Amino acid sequence: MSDQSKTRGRGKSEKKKVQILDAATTLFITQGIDATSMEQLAEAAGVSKQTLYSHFGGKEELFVAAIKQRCIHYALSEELFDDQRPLPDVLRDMASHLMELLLSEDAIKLHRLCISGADQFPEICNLFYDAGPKSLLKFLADYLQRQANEGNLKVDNCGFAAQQFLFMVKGEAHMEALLNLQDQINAEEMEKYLDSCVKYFLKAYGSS
Amino acid sequence: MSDQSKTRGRGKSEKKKVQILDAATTLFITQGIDATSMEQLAEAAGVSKQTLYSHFGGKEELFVAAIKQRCIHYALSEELFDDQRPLPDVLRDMASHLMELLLSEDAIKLHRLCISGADQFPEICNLFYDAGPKSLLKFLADYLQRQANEGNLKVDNCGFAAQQFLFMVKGEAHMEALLNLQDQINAEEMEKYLDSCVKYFLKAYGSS
DNA sequence: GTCTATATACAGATAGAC
DNA sequence: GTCTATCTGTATATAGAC
Repeated sequence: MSDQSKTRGRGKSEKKKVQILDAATTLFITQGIDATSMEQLAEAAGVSKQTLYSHFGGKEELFVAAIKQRCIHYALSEELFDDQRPLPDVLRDMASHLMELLLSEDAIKLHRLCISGADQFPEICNLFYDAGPKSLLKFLADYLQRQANEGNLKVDNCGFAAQQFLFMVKGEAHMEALLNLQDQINAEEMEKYLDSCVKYFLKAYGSS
Repeated sequence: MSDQSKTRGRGKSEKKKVQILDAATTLFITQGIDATSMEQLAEAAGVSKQTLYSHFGGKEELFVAAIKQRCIHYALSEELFDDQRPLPDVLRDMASHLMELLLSEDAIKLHRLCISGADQFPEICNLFYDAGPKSLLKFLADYLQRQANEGNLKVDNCGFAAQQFLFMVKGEAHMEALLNLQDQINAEEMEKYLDSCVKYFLKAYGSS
């Protein structure tokens, strides 16, 4: 009987915890931490306020837990860096995929949230960076090194080159989205810009 | 008598307004909007809460007015783009000056604040962008065009090239600062990175 | 115009029943 | 473990005296 109640209890408890985290992730991402009240969170998760405190201790802990969970899914696949494909195609596709990810509503909100809380919640920023930019930079640097070994590129510092390419690609479009500017680059213009980035990156680092 | 009292009144009133704006700018920049209370603002400005409301109507209006004032001073001088100096020197100096500005405590806080309030206060973001990035992009694009006309560069799209150079330069260092990351690039490494940016930009767009 | 004192609302967090 | 009901602090905003 003790076992049963324990098992049932744990199961229920875990389920509520998931509900809370899901609701918290959604609300925090869309509204930010200050504009989201514990009452609203409780309602959205279908539990009482007290249950929130039982599981997470307080608002800040819940916030951190929710954003941490969200950060983990913020990444680009390593499979984009296929050594069998032509170098320009790989770079160009990667650029497109990166921009699609970065400009998505969710990614922008998450990015804004991390930057907003940089002073108060530095651990979130480190997690965000490790999951996203850092791993992508590593993938690209390794890929460029392999291409250099094959004689397709002339790179003295792959870390620098990866950085230069990625931040060049992000460019104005990402900044405009983060700042929610009125005039933002349209899709057609961006495609041209990405073409240009690949072209001149290869001109700078090409072996020929 | 009516004139005198009016004049005296206006003078005092204007002075208080300046005090309020100064205090508001400082507090909002360092603490953000939610963590700064009207009471704290009144105390810092040396006036009563009611005076805040008389002059600005409410907290949000005061916030917008304060940040607007601050944004105006956020810019890089056009004088950096001296046509008489060698192109590589100009680019390299500009990169250094830009990074010094961007990584300053004040600029980082302002940048974070604008991004945080992108949804709620879009006008601030537009002002920030116009005063800072937009004008710099224009200066650089114009400069590159002049250099191309002189035969020092081969550029098909100066806007793209300016964008590529500036965002390449900002690179990881700026992101790390915005995110308040634990491990940040040191000064020495950054100088090397900026050297690399200039070198490969010229290799990509050079006329020779 | 400016201040002191106050109204009103709502936040985060807790107590106690089941 | 979970809920309902409540405590306590503090925020924005206002009323009224000078």
